[in-house]
Amino acid sequence: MGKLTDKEAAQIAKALGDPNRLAIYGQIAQADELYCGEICERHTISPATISHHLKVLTDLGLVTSRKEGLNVYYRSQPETIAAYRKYLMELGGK
Amino acid sequence: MGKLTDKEAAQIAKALGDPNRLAIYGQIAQADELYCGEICERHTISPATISHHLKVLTDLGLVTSRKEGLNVYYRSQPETIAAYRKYLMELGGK
DNA sequence: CAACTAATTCGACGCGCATCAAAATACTCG
DNA sequence: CGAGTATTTTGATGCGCGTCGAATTAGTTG
Repeated sequence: MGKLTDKEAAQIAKALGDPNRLAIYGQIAQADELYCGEICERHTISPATISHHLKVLTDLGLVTSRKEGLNVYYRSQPETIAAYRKYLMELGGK
Repeated sequence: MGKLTDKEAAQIAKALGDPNRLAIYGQIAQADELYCGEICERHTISPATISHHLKVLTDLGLVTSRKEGLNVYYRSQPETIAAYRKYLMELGGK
């Protein structure tokens, strides 16, 4: 996975711009793996909304999912956020 | 300027989540300094909208402004984006 | 198959935000 | 001061998005 386009970088930024979605991503990134129910327990927002946020993160490649029985486990994809950090670094000099 | 709070990080992310605002920031960051008129020339959107975006970036500490005559010059504030990159790094492990 | 649970999708709602035109402010120069 | 230019502010508009409840799908277990 190479460099991000401007559009992709903006999409990722927007995804991380919602406080709840940022928190969800952070929790997944710190745990090795979390399933949907665990995430729901940590938030007051509805499962429907959490599922929607997870879809956004998944579509952007920030997390991946695997299904095991009834549960769907989510894991962060560090390369994507690393690419985003790199984009920011090259954006602003330093 | 120390660590960013979750809220601040989300606000910065949201600010960089708009393609036009991201482009404006990138242009300011790469040039040492740009004034509003120069930025306007590079975009099709109206000066009013650009001024609004510049205010957002300024309020978040991503850029600073100095007035000289009729022109208002904008410069990027690298510490802020660096703090944001650091936040992302600590967020996701790596 | 029927009952149950986990997760997602659907439909709808309300608010926030990007956008612009127009008015206002700030500054320069005769 | 008056005309002209740069920038910001104001007011209004339309769309996008976060949110939820309800319906749906997927999977497990009797």
